[in-house]
Amino acid sequence: MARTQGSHSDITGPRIRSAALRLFAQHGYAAVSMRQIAKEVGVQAGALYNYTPDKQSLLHSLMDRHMRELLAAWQVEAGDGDALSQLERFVRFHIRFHMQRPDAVFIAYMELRNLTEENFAAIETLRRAYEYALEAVLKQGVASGQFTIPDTKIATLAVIAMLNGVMTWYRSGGRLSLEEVESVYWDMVRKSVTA
Amino acid sequence: MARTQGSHSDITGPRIRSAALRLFAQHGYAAVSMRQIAKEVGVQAGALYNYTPDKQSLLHSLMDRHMRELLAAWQVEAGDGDALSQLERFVRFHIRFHMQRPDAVFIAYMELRNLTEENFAAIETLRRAYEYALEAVLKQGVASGQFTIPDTKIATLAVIAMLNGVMTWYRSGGRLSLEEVESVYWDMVRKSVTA
DNA sequence: ACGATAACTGAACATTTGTTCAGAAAAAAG
DNA sequence: CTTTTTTCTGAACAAATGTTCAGTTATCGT
Repeated sequence: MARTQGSHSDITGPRIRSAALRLFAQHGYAAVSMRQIAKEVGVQAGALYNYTPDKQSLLHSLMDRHMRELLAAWQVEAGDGDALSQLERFVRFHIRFHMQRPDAVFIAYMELRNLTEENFAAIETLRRAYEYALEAVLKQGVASGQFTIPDTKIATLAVIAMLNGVMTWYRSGGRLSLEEVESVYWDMVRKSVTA
Repeated sequence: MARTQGSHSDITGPRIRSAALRLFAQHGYAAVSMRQIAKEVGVQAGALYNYTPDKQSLLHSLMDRHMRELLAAWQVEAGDGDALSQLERFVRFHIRFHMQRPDAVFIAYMELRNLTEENFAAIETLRRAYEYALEAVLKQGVASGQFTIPDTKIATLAVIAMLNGVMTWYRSGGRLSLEEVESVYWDMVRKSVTA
């Protein structure tokens, strides 16, 4: 009978993914070789090809999973309420979620240019879906009169860019707790979209 | 007698720099070979080594020049006036300056990890100097009571991150003129730092 | 214990990499 | 024109690249 599952594959597989994630984030996709990844896992380079058809697919797979987890997590977090409280929830969620996966975040927007055309398009679709989740909140706030925004598309991108900035400098154990950082950013975002 | 200058070096040199800039921005430092750069210039790979001791120095040199031009340009643009008008000048300057050099901007913060330790430290110093130019304005505004900011360091980084977001989506000839984009961002920044 | 299959090794492959260098070509200086 | 110096070629180098695959090893179901 066919084996239902391999003996090590459910261990080696994730280890490969996490090694690749770390290395891609640290040195960049193009600068990391399959042999480096393999070494980190404690395996020969050839063994990687039991888990990915090629290097490109490995990158795409990492980005794809990250984006899907992001969307799913927001789906869970998003609730009802007025635009202001929804925006606050988004801001705090975004910072918290992304701070938990700095490597995946880094890759997901630094390595876009290393994707093939088709893979790029696929990731881009997911990214836009996430952006639209925020834009929907902003639009709702404009409709209800709670927000004053000249252009919701620009505001969406501006807010996300601002929040993403946290990742470039925040290190846990620093001067501020994550909770405090969330509040500071929420304060700035709130003011920037209200009159 | 020693020649004062080479005959072609003042042509080939800049061409190498601009080809490298374009290619690094498009595909990433690690993904671009010296032969690709040479081909773009119409020269053999070996010839590049008359203009740079190695690939790493070429990258560092591009980033270094960009940062110095940025600082110099702001030095010229920065004037006196109250904090609010200085902040507006900064916002508009930042957007305008960076939109004129998308490739250099891209490289300057995407390829940091591909610098050697020493080169990284050097660029980092310049970047911090620029950040401090903005922070000085924010501090002045807090002192004068014009701004309400819980933490000027975070606000500095948040504002710059927000402004940098423009580069990821704005394309000239789009829906909005650069002037309009400047105004939208200035509006958001102004509100985010005032009460 | 035995046979089947999954997981991995280790070597090989064709390319490509950054860099060097002797010598040719070109241009300026005298 | 002749000499000197700059600029570039073209080939060469060792090392590293992604990927393949026949064969070994380990683990499972029976």
